[in-house]
Amino acid sequence: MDKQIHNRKLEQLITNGVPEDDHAKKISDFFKATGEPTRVKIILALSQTSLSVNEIAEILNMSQSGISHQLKTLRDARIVVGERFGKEVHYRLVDNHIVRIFEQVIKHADE
Amino acid sequence: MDKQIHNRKLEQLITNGVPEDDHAKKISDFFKATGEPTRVKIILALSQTSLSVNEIAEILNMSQSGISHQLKTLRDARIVVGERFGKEVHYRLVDNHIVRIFEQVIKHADE
DNA sequence: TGAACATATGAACAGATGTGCATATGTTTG
DNA sequence: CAAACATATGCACATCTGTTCATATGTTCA
Repeated sequence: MDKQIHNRKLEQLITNGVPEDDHAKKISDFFKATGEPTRVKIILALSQTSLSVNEIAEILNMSQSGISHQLKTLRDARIVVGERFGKEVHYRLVDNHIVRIFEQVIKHADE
Repeated sequence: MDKQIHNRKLEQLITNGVPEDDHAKKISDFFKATGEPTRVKIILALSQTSLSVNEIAEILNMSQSGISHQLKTLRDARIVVGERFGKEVHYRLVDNHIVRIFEQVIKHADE
């Protein structure tokens, strides 16, 4: 038999809803995409201007392939979008939601 | 010889500052801590009320040890703090910065 | 003090993740 | 069409990470 829920705090959580797996997964998927230094640098760079893959690789001093892989992760998390112009693909942040989230986190990290 | 920086966008990034390793590391450390479903659930639960380790373990249906390890990660990222009351340690979110960040991310994830 | 309870920590292991290399796909231009 | 350039993708591998088990540390109370 399960342990009994025995206090007010747990009752409150039961009523307001224990965190659901799907919900938590969605949220952590976003954070997972931003939880890596290279991808953070990409996002910070794109917060200033849109950039092609090679430009990002040049700025961050990494291989084109490495950057392309990371951009895929960021695309999957709907953090960046790429638009093709001829041979190049210009990447930019999806919206400035992202920038606002980063601003808050930077504030938090600087305390 | 390095490739020449050859366009306006890159010049702008150079002036405004290419993303620094330390800065990116700090930011990604925060995101890394939130980028895992179990820890997200802990944070969501703590956003409603403070909880002891065993209470969290019960709610999330996980081992005490597992939760304790995750709480260490969250402590290290200064997302939660624990305060001891007798035998128990009550955990809570450090500030409501965290909740605001989560609200924004949830909005982003729900689009 | 010793038993019972709550939490923390170290070791070990399976599974996930970041990166570079080689190569494929897509696009332009001669 | 072929060559040159930009980007994407599969593979392989080293590293990192989440979880459990066993045990240590901390606290209360009889």
